[in-house]
Amino acid sequence: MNEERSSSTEDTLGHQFGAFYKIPIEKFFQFALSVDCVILGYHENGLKLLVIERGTEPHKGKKALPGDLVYPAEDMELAANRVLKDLTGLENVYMTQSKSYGQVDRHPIGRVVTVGYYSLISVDRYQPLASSWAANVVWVDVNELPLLAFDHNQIVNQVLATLRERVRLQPIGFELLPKKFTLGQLQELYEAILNTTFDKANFRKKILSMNLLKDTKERQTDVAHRPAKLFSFDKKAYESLRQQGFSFEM
Amino acid sequence: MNEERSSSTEDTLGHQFGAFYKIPIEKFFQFALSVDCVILGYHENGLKLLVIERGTEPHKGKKALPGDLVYPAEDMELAANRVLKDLTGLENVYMTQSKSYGQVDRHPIGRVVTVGYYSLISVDRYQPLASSWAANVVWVDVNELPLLAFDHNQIVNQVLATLRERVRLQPIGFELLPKKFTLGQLQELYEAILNTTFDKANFRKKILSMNLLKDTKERQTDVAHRPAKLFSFDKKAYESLRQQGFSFEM
DNA sequence: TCAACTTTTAGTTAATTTTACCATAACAAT
DNA sequence: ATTGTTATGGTAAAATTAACTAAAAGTTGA
Repeated sequence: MNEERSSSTEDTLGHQFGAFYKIPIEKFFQFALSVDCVILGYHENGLKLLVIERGTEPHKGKKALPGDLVYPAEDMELAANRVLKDLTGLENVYMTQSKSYGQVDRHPIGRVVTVGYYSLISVDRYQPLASSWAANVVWVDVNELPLLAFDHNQIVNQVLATLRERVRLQPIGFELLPKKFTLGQLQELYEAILNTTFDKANFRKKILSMNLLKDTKERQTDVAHRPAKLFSFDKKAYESLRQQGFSFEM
Repeated sequence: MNEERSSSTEDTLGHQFGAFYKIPIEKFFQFALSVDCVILGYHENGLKLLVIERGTEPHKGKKALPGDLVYPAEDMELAANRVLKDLTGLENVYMTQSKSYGQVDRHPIGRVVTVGYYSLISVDRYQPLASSWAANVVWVDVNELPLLAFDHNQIVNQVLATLRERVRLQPIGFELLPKKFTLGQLQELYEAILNTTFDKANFRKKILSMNLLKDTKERQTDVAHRPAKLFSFDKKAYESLRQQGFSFEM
């Protein structure tokens, strides 16, 4: 399509949208926009990705991120929430924008640019399978990702890379755990995301010394050994500490 | 425009692009895409942003990021480079994608979604003012940003936030310096970006102990005091160290 | 009720890194 | 030669991290 492009340079001198000079403005409004949601959860000692099975071409039958086209007068964040709800039943999920993907040939129906959104959710708060009427919504382990539709593997990998960076400098790991959790669970989570191991005693000392955890005075139940204390993340404490210059680091 | 939207849910069950059922596909291809470039440089002890002065409405006369519409068959990265060259004369700048901005009313001519791109450049390698024929290309201090056109302030602030995170975990600060630099310059740069101060002796020890700098055996000239050694960033050393598990941290 | 077992939790010490300084060296300018 | 300024090398205290030991607290099953 680039044959339409103005090849001389003078006509765009110092202007945005300088291409108006040669090409009717309508020619530029030929893009579609979509959103794709990367929803990560943590179960059974592993990080999991929520995917749907596509029922239509292209890529029919393949697993894919929940995603769809954005309406021309719809804001992107709202679209992401609408699409996620329609496809998985999940509601009120706070998502963060990731990167955009605009390869010219990424979609056969035309120029579709997609914007990635991601969220970390606690499985006990969201039960997509139960509340959703959508077909084939499943969790897959991020370490055993199948070949996904479109460029969705790329989107997921970008989110995972961002997550591994962010999780070290911001206390976002807690979003993956239930409201009440043990230090052991927290440690397993960090070990899973960062793919390392920590000394148990030192991990507990470090995290407790940050004063970010509230002791719920409750304990684990249904375990065949001494039950661990249950803690919860103290968001208010974190906010006030952060204002005093404290910076989380893992 | 959302009155066109299907309000029932059954028709999108389990499908991407399920909205096809009710709305003709053409209705979705009404977006335009643009790119906006956040070019950061470092001079006179400060971080500077490259802006142009808009010659056309909307926002005529205001300072703005170099940016323009993407052609329907043009890849986004190429568009970013084309636009940057057309508006500022800068060529071969490797840019990284930042976030996208799609507020419905952000542009009066229609639904224009813009993708931010950014790059850190060394001022001695690029002289946009000299090589560019574009009108009014200027550097402004990021700490004294004027009110920019559109949502460009938001775009810049997002890039700065990303930069401040990335610069601590990746050796990208060097991209802002000339090929050969003194440890003093490097320290000033980090202090400017992170808005702190470091102990001079400790800073030099820390950075040298990383073995990322090559001693060029040259020294500063034209200074009214003992000239400092000139170093250069050893990219190969960094790559091989990184593979051995080394992780940069500032 | 009691031993066996498992995991939590507390504590101790050595090693390492960070931080705060001090002293001197090297060069330019006068 | 003297003065001023910055680079550079060094040292010691403080703080943090890492490795390890051991006790405590619960469950389970005999």
